[in-house]
Amino acid sequence: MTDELPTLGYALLALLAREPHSGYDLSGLLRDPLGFFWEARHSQVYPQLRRLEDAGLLMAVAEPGRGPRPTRTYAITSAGTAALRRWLERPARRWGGREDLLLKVYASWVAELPVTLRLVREAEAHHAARLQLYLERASRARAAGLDRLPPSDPRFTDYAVLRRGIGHERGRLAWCRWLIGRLEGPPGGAA
Amino acid sequence: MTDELPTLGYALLALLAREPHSGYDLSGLLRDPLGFFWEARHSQVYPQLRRLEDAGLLMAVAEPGRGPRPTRTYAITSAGTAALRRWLERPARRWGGREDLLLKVYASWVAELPVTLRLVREAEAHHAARLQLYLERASRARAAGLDRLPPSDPRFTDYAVLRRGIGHERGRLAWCRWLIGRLEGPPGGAA
DNA sequence: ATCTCCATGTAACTCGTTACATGATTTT
DNA sequence: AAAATCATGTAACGAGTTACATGGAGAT
Repeated sequence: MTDELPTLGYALLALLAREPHSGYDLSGLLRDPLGFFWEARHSQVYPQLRRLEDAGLLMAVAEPGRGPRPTRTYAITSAGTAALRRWLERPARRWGGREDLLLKVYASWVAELPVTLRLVREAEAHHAARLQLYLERASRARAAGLDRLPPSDPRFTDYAVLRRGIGHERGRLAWCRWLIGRLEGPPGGAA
Repeated sequence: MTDELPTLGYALLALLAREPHSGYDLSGLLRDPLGFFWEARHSQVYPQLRRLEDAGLLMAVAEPGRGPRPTRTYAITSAGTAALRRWLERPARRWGGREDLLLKVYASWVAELPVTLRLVREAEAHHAARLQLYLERASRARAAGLDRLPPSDPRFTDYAVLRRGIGHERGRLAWCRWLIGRLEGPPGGAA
């Protein structure tokens, strides 16, 4: 039994380890709480759920749904949880990532200054908005005491990744602001 | 003339806007300075270079190479630079990113504590090493005065993205250490 | 009447990875 | 002698995006 699912498979298992969901729900969760660190479209989700079911890692119950097709609610099986645990024992591979903004800044010396400024200001606004959102969630989480929960509680790991989100946005924002400052130029001269 | 190259195309143009390179060189550059924010393998690079050449964005000179095939050295054309500039005018799209480690931490409540600890400690070591590397490069860059160069100098944008690299690694490292602290548990109790 | 949301799926395509292939030179 | 590095490419596959398709319910 070779594990080796695509990472999306583990993302779905991770969501379903918490509670059962339909494919539609899972697609939404891959936008909102997971979207920050793992995205996927529904066209990728539905077939993957079928494959996980075929592999015995999920079970589905179909009920007459609201769309033209029945709604299939998926739940993780013990084999699914075991596969998730084995995946956690393998080291995380750091995907170098593909960062559009960084690449653009790297190339930006060929552009006119206002073009670069607009680019970075847009990014700044975006990160500021995200940071705001995450900060609100984190303060609600702390108010509910989720930060004091043990690491075996899923709400603690929610909080842990949210905290990383905050760090990420703060770092990005600080960098955008530093860069904007440099692009606007030292007001008094080159010093 | 619809632009719309794959982003890899712009990454190659960005590198060649600085100076001409062979496909092999470019593959190396996509590991080292660019690898931090844009990765690609040589099997992706060679065909893409051909396509850029066919589109008139690059010119190639073939010379009898050291391998079985001639070495093709590519240089950007004015159409290539123009395409790069147009790309910079379009807003950067923020790719939610796919972060293996974050996903694993999100799922880690199902695992035994030592498994999670090992995972995060490995990540910590990796980020510490990267940070070290970036810090050394940045201090060399500052010693050479690259941080004071105008934004129209490619060495300034080198420095700018390096600075983001440092911020990124620092943020990651701080988070790993916070998480390790929480996983090891408050030594005196739950307070 | 039309639009959006709920809800599921498929098809066509592009992007990216791994593995295969070749062969000279340099290092261990 | 074996391995790594230089240097180019192709083939097969897997991952991911966009567009297509269907149809009910509720809102404008």
